[in-house]
Amino acid sequence: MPKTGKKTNHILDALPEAELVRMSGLLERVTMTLGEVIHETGALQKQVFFPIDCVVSLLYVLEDGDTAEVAIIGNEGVVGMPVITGGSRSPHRAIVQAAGSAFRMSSNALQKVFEHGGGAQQVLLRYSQALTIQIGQTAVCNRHHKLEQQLCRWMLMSIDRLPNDDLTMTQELIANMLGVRREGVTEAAGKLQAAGAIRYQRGRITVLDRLQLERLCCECYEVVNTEYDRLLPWDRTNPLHSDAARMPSPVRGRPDSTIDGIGEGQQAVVAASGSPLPSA
Amino acid sequence: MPKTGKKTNHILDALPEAELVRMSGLLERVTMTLGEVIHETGALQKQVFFPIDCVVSLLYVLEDGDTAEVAIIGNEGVVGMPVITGGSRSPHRAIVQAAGSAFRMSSNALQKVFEHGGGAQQVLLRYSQALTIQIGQTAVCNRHHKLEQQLCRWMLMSIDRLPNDDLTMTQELIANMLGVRREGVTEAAGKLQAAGAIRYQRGRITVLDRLQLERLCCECYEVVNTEYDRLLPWDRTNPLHSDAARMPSPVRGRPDSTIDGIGEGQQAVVAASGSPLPSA
DNA sequence: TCGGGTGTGTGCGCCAGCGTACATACTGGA
DNA sequence: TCCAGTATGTACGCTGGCGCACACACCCGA
Repeated sequence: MPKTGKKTNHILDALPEAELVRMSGLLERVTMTLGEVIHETGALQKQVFFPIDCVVSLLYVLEDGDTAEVAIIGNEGVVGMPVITGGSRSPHRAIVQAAGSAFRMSSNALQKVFEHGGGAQQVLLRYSQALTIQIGQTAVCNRHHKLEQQLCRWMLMSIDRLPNDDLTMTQELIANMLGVRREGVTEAAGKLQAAGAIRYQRGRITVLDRLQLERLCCECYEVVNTEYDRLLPWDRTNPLHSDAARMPSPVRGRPDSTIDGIGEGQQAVVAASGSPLPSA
Repeated sequence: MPKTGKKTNHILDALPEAELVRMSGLLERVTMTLGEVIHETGALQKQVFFPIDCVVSLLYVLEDGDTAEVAIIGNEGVVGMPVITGGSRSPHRAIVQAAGSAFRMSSNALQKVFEHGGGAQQVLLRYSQALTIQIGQTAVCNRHHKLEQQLCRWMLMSIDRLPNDDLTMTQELIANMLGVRREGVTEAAGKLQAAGAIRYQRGRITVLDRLQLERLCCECYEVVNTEYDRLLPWDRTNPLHSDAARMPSPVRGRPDSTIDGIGEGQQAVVAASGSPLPSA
């Protein structure tokens, strides 16, 4: 779970310094605009993305045009796992669900990093499992839980990956993500607003009471978070990413850390051979 | 997709011979009994399994006891991917859904095989992606498709992994897998039987008209199959595993081949290390 | 042969979510 | 300032699947 480190990418942060240095020259910071399609269904994924403060959804588009989100990826992960696992394509469309920025890297470069083995490989594999678990939980949630619960889960997962508690997102788009009717979202969101958990106005949703959302939410949210914590614990143990007591309502914001610097343009990292890298 | 090679495990078959030889001494053939729990939720997975003619389901058990299958694994895959990706645990229960046999291997051994890199690593990674896609499609299917369609998909996926068109499986168990009511399965299965697609009697289902099932099925089945073909094409390209024209209704049975030999009793491969034989 | 366990058939009322249609309300330009 | 586009609210009937209750059918063992 991406409950901390809201400024950089956790995968990059978790890499051993030597590997990060090797990679840094290959990373390019890019802007991700809302609605942008990063990887089209079935297309060759020539580049991969490490979100910093944006959120990307993996969406499956049915033959009849209906859609369903299978996973959310933010600064806890990387968009483009198929590049590593070998297929370099996937039936999922990767689309920017919340604008922001990310590091971009060529797929070839990532493949080399992975094949080099070591810590980077391990982190990527672990993330792969976490992502798979998230997808599995989406399946479970779709089967068993009510729209309102799913909406809570979805909003929580989204703001967990964003620097604040605002979502720039119409109910129509949320409905596409969840694979439900827009009216259904309106109704569920209306209830949540009436309860004081959220507030929204024309394409902008603000989470007011995170605890309440967590209460109204199904177990799926927690299951996935637990798995991310277990598999990618660095953000919990790393003192730079302090959030010892982040549950249930994580503390936002924390002092800049050196690695954050790479956000500004890799120079920092390149230059950072001697930087105090986290990644225990 | 496991539409051929109904006698051995595809992952093992796909390995370069040298690696297979290296692994062979570590493989033990075991019997898998119906209902057996291979890996419990959250438990350390000390061993992995390469199904030969059994089927294993990955099941998520909710807090309230409800269940939902997230994936089916047969002779096209391996049960225990978390061992490779690093967690060695998963929130999914692995349970034998159709009795048969499998090759068992210690997790440590599989880790070593993977870390050694090369062909085995590649095959395992590709399988990992195929499995993830399958799980994602389960999510999509749960969201958008009718019970009857899901039942068709489930039966097709099951018999694809079995040596014949019979399923020893009560409607109650199917309901658990799909995460629906038993009565719902009764009704859907009744329709399919009336249509002549299947026949069933007390815990035994026989697929009579595979094409009809495929017609009544949703796109999810095909999507997953296509992905398996793409990622693990060996069974299509490898002349030893001829099935050029297997769609839509795969031809069952084919001549023994050298690689298949390990399926029969690994003598070919394992004899070297003084192998134990089938426990069946 | 009988009885009990197990698997299947069926019929209710219920409800969440769907499809549709339309009514507002907000917002950013011309 | 007004308009058009977009976002949201609401209503109504429909349907699929749920929860429950119970009847029947089959199988196996005492």
